[in-house]
Amino acid sequence: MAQSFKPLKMPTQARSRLTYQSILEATAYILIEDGYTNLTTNHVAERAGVSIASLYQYFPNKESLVVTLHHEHAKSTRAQIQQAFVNEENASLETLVNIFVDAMINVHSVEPELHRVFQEEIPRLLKSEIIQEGNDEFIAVLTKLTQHSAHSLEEQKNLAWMIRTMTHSVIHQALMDRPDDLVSGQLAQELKSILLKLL
Amino acid sequence: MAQSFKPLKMPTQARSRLTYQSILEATAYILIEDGYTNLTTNHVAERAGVSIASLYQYFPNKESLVVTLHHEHAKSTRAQIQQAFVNEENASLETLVNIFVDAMINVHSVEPELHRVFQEEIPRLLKSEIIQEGNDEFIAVLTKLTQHSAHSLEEQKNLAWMIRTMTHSVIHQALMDRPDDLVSGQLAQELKSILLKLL
Amino acid sequence: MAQSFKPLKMPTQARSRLTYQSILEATAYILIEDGYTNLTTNHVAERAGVSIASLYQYFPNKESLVVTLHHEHAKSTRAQIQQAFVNEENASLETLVNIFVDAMINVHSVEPELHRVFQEEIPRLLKSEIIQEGNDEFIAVLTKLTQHSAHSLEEQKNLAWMIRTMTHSVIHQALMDRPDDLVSGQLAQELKSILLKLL
Amino acid sequence: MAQSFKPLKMPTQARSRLTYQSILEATAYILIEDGYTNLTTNHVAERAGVSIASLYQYFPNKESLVVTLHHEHAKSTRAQIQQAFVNEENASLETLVNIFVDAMINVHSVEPELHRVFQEEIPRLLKSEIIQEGNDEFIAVLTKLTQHSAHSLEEQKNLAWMIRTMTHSVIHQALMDRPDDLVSGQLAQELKSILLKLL
DNA sequence: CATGAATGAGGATTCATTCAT
DNA sequence: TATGAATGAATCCTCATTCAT
Repeated sequence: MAQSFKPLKMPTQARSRLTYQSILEATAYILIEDGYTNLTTNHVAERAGVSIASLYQYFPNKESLVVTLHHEHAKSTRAQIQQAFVNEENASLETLVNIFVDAMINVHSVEPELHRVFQEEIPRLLKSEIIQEGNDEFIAVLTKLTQHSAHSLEEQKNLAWMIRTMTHSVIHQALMDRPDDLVSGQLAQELKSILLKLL
Repeated sequence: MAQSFKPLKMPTQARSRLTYQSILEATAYILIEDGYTNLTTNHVAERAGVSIASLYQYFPNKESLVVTLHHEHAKSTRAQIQQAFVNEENASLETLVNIFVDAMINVHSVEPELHRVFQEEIPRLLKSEIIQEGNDEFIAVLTKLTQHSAHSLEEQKNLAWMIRTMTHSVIHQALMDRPDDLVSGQLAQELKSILLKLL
Repeated sequence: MAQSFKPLKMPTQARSRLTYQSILEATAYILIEDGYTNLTTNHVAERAGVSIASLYQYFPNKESLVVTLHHEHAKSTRAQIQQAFVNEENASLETLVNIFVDAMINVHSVEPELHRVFQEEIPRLLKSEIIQEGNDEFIAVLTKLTQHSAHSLEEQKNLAWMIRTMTHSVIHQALMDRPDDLVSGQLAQELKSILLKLL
Repeated sequence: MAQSFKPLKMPTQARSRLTYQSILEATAYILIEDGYTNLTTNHVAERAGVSIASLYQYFPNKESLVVTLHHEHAKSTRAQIQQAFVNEENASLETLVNIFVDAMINVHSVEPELHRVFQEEIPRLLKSEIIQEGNDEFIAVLTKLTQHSAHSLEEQKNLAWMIRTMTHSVIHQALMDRPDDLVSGQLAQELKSILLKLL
């Protein structure tokens, strides 16, 4: 139980970089297609077109595959969100909410299934690690929204937490229950309206 | 994959009933303790104090264990919620919201881990259509809340969906991030205030 | 590294007893034929005519196979030696030496290869466990020989240790270098003569 | 199984020699630390600080590592023993015995674990005929001791065999059971006394 | 010479499930 | 009805060894 989930070595040569990436891609594919329960290292290796031994040259165990994939995925997700707020320091509350909701939905429209798997199938695995790291950073972004309301700092943090939790779950659930409304913008509309009421 | 998840036979005799129940309880225990990934039929049988062969006399396969457990769990959950609204037909919006939030939190304060497992670890498994059954029924309850707002029927349904999704996820997330606030009532307070703003 | 090597369950029914025994026999066979390095659980199971899963129902891991086999082997070996001394309480030194050497050689003439494997290929494995247990008991038998010499108790113990070590190694080495002399009794002769000189 | 165990090429250049030696040293280290069962070529290469491919440039396979190491080790051991007898042609029996026992103990006090591994863990591997080479030579040294006794040549050889076997095993066993007595000289005392009685 | 990368065969172990009593 | 016993397929992972640069 005291194993590291970090990748064994960062590949340097071009050839190995490719191997490394194809393994992660295969992991994502199978995770989406078959779910974590049915993810096997042999299957991943086969799909990646590499030998099982190669897989283990870069990842110490099955779980590290998923943890690493999530790590990279979360990093790029966070970057996307923050990017959306660049040069919007002085925007109005309404603008900020619009940016936030759109960014969140955009983020989840790329590989939505992967988001779903991470949130719905393997929190136990991902929670046990350093994974929480990006959370505070994320909430910081949200504070941009809550500071417009004249609440105490404690209240602001709680409100930010609420908004993050709600927005996240609404989008995820919509991916399953209301996919059309997601695409049409209807859901974005509702979300924005709701968030504005809260702020 | 074309198998039925229904229990093989509803046991009628007393001893059978006990065996049946102890198997489901063992399933819940292990699900909570070790997660679905580590749930094995042998382990369940052992914990239930019955032979593995007995387990298969009542459940056709591993998945049926979890599906059945969820089925019963969801049924009792729904009953609890509906029970809370009995004789509250003419209550004010505020009262209804209070009842709803309190009921939802109460429901999740019993075996919160089990709720978590069902929502976060095995949605893929539970998505087998039959399972959704209770959902509409659940939204019906919520309509009690939304009908106070003067929206169209479509809007009402969407709003109900939003509220259910948000409330659910907020409580679940709070179980992990803000357990103290859940117990103290702080979270209930916030939730109620938010819902009122939305209605 | 903190695993138990004890068999998982002592079989009770007749059928399983047979399975259990055939697994141990297969272990002995392969140990002799291929050595510990080439002993695989799959190979053992196959040779025993049982499925690999059955093997793991009785033995928690590969090493427990060997440890258990050695345990039983050592027990019967000790019993044989002690048996030889029954009713010889008042025998002369020469008689005792004769009995001892003959018993030791007899013991090693049954499955000599198995003795060899235990001593030459897996002491690291066997030493890490409770295995040393029978040793004191064994030395006790030897004290019957050394008490005839008028040494101090400490010296007696050391002498007993010497004799055990020497006798053991001579027989083992003879199994490899001088098998004919073992069968002909020539080696027994030499050993007896040597031991008498020492006592 | 029909492979050669000889090293692929005796390296002549300085750097090669170093690589070659460091591989053998790593082999010894791991053999002592982890045992033959846990010796892997990758591990050896890593510890030696060379690539696995380099290892295979000097050694055709895993076994050749151990066989070569043993070969060199045995050679130096024999040399040490013989060295001890230089200029002692006319010494008394007692002196010869003293020299012999001291030399044997000295030899085993350097890297005693390595001796142990060779004798106790991999005799099957080392039995590949070539290995026995030094044995006769070794017995020749012993004949210096036995020729003092007025036995037939056959008897002399047998006695030499006995002495070698016993001395060897006593020292090895003492390394495990009576390490203090080895250091203090107590064991040397006992051994010398015993050998004198036999000669 | 040296090495980073790659691999296929195999090995220990688990698990859902069936069988025979 | 209940259960001890048995199993084969699959799973994670390792290792000796080869390849390409």
